[in-house]
Formats: sequence, structure tokens, C-alpha cells
Amino acid sequence: MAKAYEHQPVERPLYTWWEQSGFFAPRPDAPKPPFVISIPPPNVTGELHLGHAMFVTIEDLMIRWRRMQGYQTLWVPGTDHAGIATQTLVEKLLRSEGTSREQVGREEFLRRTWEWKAKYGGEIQNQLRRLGASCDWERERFTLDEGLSRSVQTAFKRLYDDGLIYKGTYLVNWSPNLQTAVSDLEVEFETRQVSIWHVRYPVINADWAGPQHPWGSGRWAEGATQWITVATTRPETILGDTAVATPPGDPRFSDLLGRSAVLPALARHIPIIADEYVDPEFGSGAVKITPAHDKNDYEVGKRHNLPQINILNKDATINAEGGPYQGMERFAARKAIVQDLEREGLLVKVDPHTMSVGISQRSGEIIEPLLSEQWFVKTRPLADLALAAVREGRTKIIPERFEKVYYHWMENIEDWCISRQLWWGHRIPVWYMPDGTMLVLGPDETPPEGAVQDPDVLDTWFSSGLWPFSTLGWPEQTPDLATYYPTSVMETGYDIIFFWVARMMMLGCYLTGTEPFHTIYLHGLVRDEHGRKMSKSYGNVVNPLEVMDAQGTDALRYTLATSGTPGQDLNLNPQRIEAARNFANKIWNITRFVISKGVRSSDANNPLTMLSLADRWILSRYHRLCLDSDRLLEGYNFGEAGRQMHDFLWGEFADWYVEIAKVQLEGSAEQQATTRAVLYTVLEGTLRLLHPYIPFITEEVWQYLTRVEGQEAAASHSIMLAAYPSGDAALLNPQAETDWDLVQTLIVAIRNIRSEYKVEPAKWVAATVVGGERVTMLREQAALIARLGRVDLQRLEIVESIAAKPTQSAAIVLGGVEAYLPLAGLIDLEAERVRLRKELEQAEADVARREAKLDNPSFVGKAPANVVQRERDSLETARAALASLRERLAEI
RNA sequence: GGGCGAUUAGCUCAGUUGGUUAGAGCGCCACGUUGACAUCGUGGAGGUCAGUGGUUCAAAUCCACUAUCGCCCA
Repeated sequence: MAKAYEHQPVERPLYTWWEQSGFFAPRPDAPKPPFVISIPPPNVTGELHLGHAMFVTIEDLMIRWRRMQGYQTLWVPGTDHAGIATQTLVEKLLRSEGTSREQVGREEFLRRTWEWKAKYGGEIQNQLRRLGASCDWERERFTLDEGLSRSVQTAFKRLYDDGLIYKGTYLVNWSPNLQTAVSDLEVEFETRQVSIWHVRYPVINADWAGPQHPWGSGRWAEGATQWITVATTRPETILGDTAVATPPGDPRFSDLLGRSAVLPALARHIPIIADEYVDPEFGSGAVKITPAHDKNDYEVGKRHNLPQINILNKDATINAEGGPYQGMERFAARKAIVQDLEREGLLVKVDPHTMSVGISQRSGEIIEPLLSEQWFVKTRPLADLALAAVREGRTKIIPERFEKVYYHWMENIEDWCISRQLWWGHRIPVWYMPDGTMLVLGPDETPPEGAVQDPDVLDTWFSSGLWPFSTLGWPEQTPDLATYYPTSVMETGYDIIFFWVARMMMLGCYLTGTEPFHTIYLHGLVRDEHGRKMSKSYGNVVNPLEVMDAQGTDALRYTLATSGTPGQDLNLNPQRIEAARNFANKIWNITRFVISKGVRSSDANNPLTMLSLADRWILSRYHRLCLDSDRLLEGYNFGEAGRQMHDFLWGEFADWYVEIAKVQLEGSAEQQATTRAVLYTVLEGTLRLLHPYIPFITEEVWQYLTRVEGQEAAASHSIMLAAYPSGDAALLNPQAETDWDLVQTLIVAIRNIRSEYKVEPAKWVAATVVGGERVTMLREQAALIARLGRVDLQRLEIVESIAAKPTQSAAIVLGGVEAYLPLAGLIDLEAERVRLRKELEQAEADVARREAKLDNPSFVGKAPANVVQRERDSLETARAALASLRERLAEI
């Protein structure tokens, strides 16, 4: 084995071996039931980012852990066709060729997109492989595959037939750049500083019957005597106004109510009405009503039976309804109208105004509310099912606090606009006959001659919502569906709880009659080391591929798995990745040491006839780790479990037991055999514990460690198929842990004294240990105390008590146990006094605190007996230490 | 406007149902290449656990309020 671990030559070959050996497929002979995860399908156009690295780390961790535990694990991989993203990408490609989607036509465009997908669509899968993802690539799916398309079509027809999908003309979120409707979720709101224009509309009365001069003449409103002022942030929508609304019963407007205002530019007469919606405090108190371009106005319009006038084309230019402004782009029209309003004396004032503006999540442009005919899912009945599944505990959300978020959204859900005016996606399975009849067809139905299919496609999330079961063959009753559905855990980022998780719950519960998974585990977002969102413009994006190249996949995975807690955003600190890389190197070198001592799998069966205190201690600690990590993993506390494994392997096994083993391996043949067995048992077991976190390094060194010399390893000889350690409570040894703790404390104290007195590391010192009632135990540990404390064994005395304490010595006082290091020539009595006084102060405070506690009758009376007892024991130890320190100070 | 999260060592974070002296990594100081590892070892310094009040024998942990930062929903 090389001196340092190199991940580069290790990772790819191991992965290839695992994949080609079929280790990722569910084992038909697995002793435990299925454990299934559907991958959150990455965009087929996507490139690996830390979000992917995060979900792969956690899902692969769960899958490898459950696989080793004997579950029949299946992790279904796949990709998402990402309608808007992919279409945008291919359109850009066409533009670079001097053509466009419209010019080449739908068929050619789709051919080009599939061509693109075939060429580049496999990249993300290989990047997931680099992360070590042990998903079953044989079962890989793509949302636009034949099978999944059948699922989508079946789902659509079923929902339509059940009255849960309908077509209608409603106000939708329109994206003018993409020229498609998007769902409410795809609109983000940004607070912006805008202008609010106060515009007065002339009112028809006995003195004035309407404009006598053309718009733009400057005399349009000449002669008007009454006005009503409205405020708007979107002056161009004036062209679509069909009323002015005032607060009911507002005296300011009582004489105007029921009259007609004259719409600027178009001279349309519009009624002045009263509606509860109007806030009398806001602006002038009156508001313009544009039912076809504003959600609230739409509702007002419905209540008052107002006409809905759409003034926009699909590209957000003004249509024929806009009179003189026809053909102008929406913001150019705004500018022009404002100018004209001013010329006509209708502009009262312009104020700065703060408002939240709807932005397209995809293209960043301002979303335009637009009246348009679209397809919708009636969500209420579906949401009720999805709500019940969580309320009744059939599906649990981790962390639990997200259940509240889920409830709130589901309870207030609105219908879901699922049609998109795109070409790349699942085409809506609806055909129209020449006579206008509409046919909704299932996957095996052929449209009749002359039928024309609906041109729109479905929201990508509609197909994603079927993912847990569509990937297993639904609606066909396939063996996979029967065996692996419902799935077990849905693991994904909390940022897509509504987009994806909620939709899977709704569609899954309704279409399959069962919740699609029993647990939803939501991880946090990965941010940069100072908590900033990673973004290209900031230049703080960490590329996981580069990290894996430099530090290894295990380092990245271990960092992501252990840097935080469930559901919490994680600030990725590059130094932590480096530390994780060092951890891999530590594992490598521990194994290198163990192997260099000739330890192999055959040692596992050595008779444990000479278990030393240290052996019993490390075995107890190992079993405690197994038991603790089992509890933590079952509770989805992956971070804490991983940290504990690290601390055990480095802080206890490497820092202490390996050093102990060096001594014990110099002992009798019997002791050597026992030590080798313990070294093997604990190291090999800890490697298995860690394998789900850091699969590559653990497999690599496990192969070295478990290789039987002279024998060909079995084809299935992989740590990923080995049993996961479960720990045995019967092998816990609290006495050994307490005893070793004392020995270790003594050794550290000796080292501390050596360091304080600047004793050269190479120098072996003399020591007298006064063990009191622990003398027997300590005597048995003499060799280890000597070696690890760098005390000359010949000059190490361990006695029960001592008559004359050496003066020219540094003293160690542990409470019940003392030690003296006669450091000839080095001891400065004054310095020693200062040192001991400092300790004395601490001991006094310690004793005082404990005495106060135990003097408190309510503590003794109300605290549990074991807590009180522990306090009594500690007090006794502290008192002994205090007495010794006082004595020592008196002596010198 | 409603809701959620965070605030612990210089930095990044742990701290499982309240229970000894609150931990880790990095950074810092001192020493060290002894045959696993300098991607390391040994020893050390460093924290009024954001603040106030409360519950409790006991609070970083539970409750209330406040402050700051961040997120979600409307």
C-alpha cells in the first residue's frame, strides 16, 4: 500500500466493478422487505451541481445502509425532460443556425431535440456515477419514454373522466418571452420600486357628453366638469378597463355612483360601481377595473358582470383593442400612454411606489396576467387525499416542521394550470373533430380520421408527479409495481416541496390509491461558506466535479453528509472538505498499519483468551458506536451518526488503540493473537459502518484487509454486500470503559506535565503512581502507562499508598489517584506551587458547587436517584483531589 | 400581514428525549520526522451558548417576549 491514499486511481474502477457485477440491482434473495427510493430526476439538460451531490449523498447513504442490512433495495434512476429548459436550449441552438422553431416546424423541432438529448442527455447520469450512486441503471427511466408517456396519458384520461381535469378560459400567468402559460408556482415575487400614476377620468354629466376633440389633440377632455381619479402602476392596462370601482357607501363618490366615466384614449364609457374589494385608504379611493389583466379585477368583473377585454397579443404587444397603441410593446405602450395622458391634462401626479412584481422563474421577465384558454387540474379533491395521508401519519415528513408548510399549502391550494404552449413535452391527449367535438383518448386508443390533436403539452411537473409509480410500470400491473410500490422514502430538497412532493402525493394517492412513500425526507440547500446563495454572478459556485477531482468523492460526500442537520441549509466550507479528505487518508493509514502487522480476516476467529482492559474497552466502545449509530440512522440523523463514526475511528481507535496494539503486539503469542483479532474486528466493522458515507475508500481498504492470501476472492466479495454492523448490547462493558478512562486520564496528565516542564520528547522519565484502591487495575496497565506516557518502565512504581512523598517532583492529582514525576533539576518549586494553586482553585470551586447541589433538599428529593448518586460520586472524587492538592501544597 | 428557521470558540458547525467541567474540524500557541499517517502526532489557549423574563431541584436544550439575519406563503 502506498504511503498516502490516492483517490484518483481508485474511484472509477471500483464503481465500474460494482456496476458491472450487478451489485446495484435489488437482490431477489434478500432476507428483508424492499426498500425503495425514486431518484429526484435531474433535468436531462442539466449539469451536476451541489444540489445533486447532496441528494445522491443522502439517498445513496440510505440505500447502501439498507442494502447491507439485508433489505431488498431498489433505487430507480432517471431524468426529466424539463420542458421549458430544454426547449429554450434547442431554440437557442436553432437561432445560432439562423433559423427558428417556427421556421423548421414542430416535427423537425422535436427531431432536433431528441437528437440533442441522444448526444448530450447522458452526461448527468455519468456525473451521478462519479458520486458513487448505487442506483439500478438497468431500470433507468426518462419522463418522455414510451412507458412513462403511457402513464401520463392514462393519468390525464382518468382525471378527465373523473371530472378532475377541465379546460377553460381564465386569467393565467403569461410569460411573453416563452409565449406560454405557467403555473402559479412558477411565478416568483420581487419587491420593486415602481411609479404609480394617478390618472383622472372625466365623467359624463349634464354639462359634458364626452370628448369633442381627438385623442392627442390636447383638447380631448375639454369641457368636462367632473372627474374621478384612479391610481395605477400599469397605465397601459387602461385600454382594458371596463369599470371604475369605489368603496361601498363612500360619501366621496356617492354622486358619481352609477354614472359613466370616459376611458382615456378609447373614449369608451365605463360604469362607476361600488365593490367591497376597494380599499378606501388606498390612493384616491377609486380603482380602475381591468378584468382581463388583473386577478382581483377579474373577480370584481365577475361579480358585476363586466366585459373582459384582452388588450395583449401573445408576445405582449398591444392588440387591436388598444386603438392608437396597437402593435406597441407593453412597456413602450406604457410610456406613450403616460405622455398622452399628460398632454391631455389627465395625469394628476406620479408617486414612487413599492410593490411586489411577478417574475417568471424561468426567464426572469415580468409575468403578464392574461385571459386565456388552458387546461387545469381541479386540485381540491386530490389535495384532500394528500392531506389525509400526512395527517393520519401514513406519510411522515422529516423534519416534522415541514408538515405545517405542507398543510398550509394543501389547504389553500388553487387549481393547477397544466397546459403549456410548448412543443417539447407530453402532448395533451385531446383531439378535436371538425364539428368541434372533443375526444380525450387513452394510450391504446386511436384518434379517428380528421381529428386534430390539441397543440399544447403538459407541465413537466405533471409527469414528474407520477414518477414514483410511472417508473415502475404503472398503469400496467407489472411485477416491479407490485413489489416496489409504494416506495419507501422520498428524499429531496425542501425547495421543491410544492412543485414536486405535493404533486406526487396528490397524484399518487388518487391514481394508485396509496400514498407513494411512507417518509419524506427534506434536505437543506447548499450555500457558500458564508451562507450566501451560490450564483454565477457572485462567482462563489462550487463545482462538485472539480471537488471530486481534487479531493475525492468520499471527501465531498462525507462533508455533505456530516456538515449539518436534516432540513437545515448547509454552508459548505472548503476546509471541511479538506478535513474529510484527510479522514480518508487516516483510514488508509490505519489499515496500512493493521495490515503491516499481518492482520487478516483469519484473525477474526482467534480465541479471545487474553483480552486486556484496553481490548475490552475498545470492543465496548465499538459496540456502543454500532448501537448509537443504528439509533441515529433509524432516526434519519445521518450527520450525527457519521460524526460519531469519525470521532471513534480517529479519536479512540487510531489515537489510542492503535498505540496500545503496538505494545500488545510485543507480548506473548496468545496476546498477539487476541490483539490481532481485536484490531481486525473493530477496524473491519467500522469500515462497514462508514461505507454508506464514503463508499470508495472503505471498499478499497476493506479489500486489502479481508483478502485471503493465496485465494481468489469471490465475485461478490464487496463491502457493499457485507452485513451492516448492528452492535451487541451484551458486549458493552461499562467497567472497562471507566477503568480505561482513568488510565487514559493518567497518561494525558503525565504528558501534560512533561510538556509543561519542557521535558524532551525523547526522554523517558521516572514516575510513582499512588493508586489507592485502583492499584491492582493500574498495575496491570503499567506497560501501557509507561509506553504511552513515555515513562521508563524500570522506574515506574505503582503503589497503593506512599509514606514519604517526593518533594522534588511534579504532582498529578486525579482524586483517589496521584502520581509523582521526579524531574531532577527541572522542578522549580515556585512554579510548581503556582501550578498546583491554580488546580486547587478549580478543585475548590468544583467541590463547593457539588456540595451546594447536594445540600439542596429539593435536588436530593426530586432528581432521579442515578443523577444524585453520580453527583455524590463526583463530589467524593473532587474532595479527594482537593485534599491531595492541599496536602501537596503544604509539603513543598 | 401570516408562518418557519438561525443566532454556541477567530471561522464553519455539532450538541439525540433537560442531568458531571458545552464538543469537533479549521485557524492560533508550544513541542515533535519514535517503523501507519506531516493529508500527521503530543500538549495547550480560546465560549456570560444573541438578550430579557419565566418554568424546573436542574436550561445551550422547555415557554414568553425582544433584537439581528435568512427563507416560505399571501
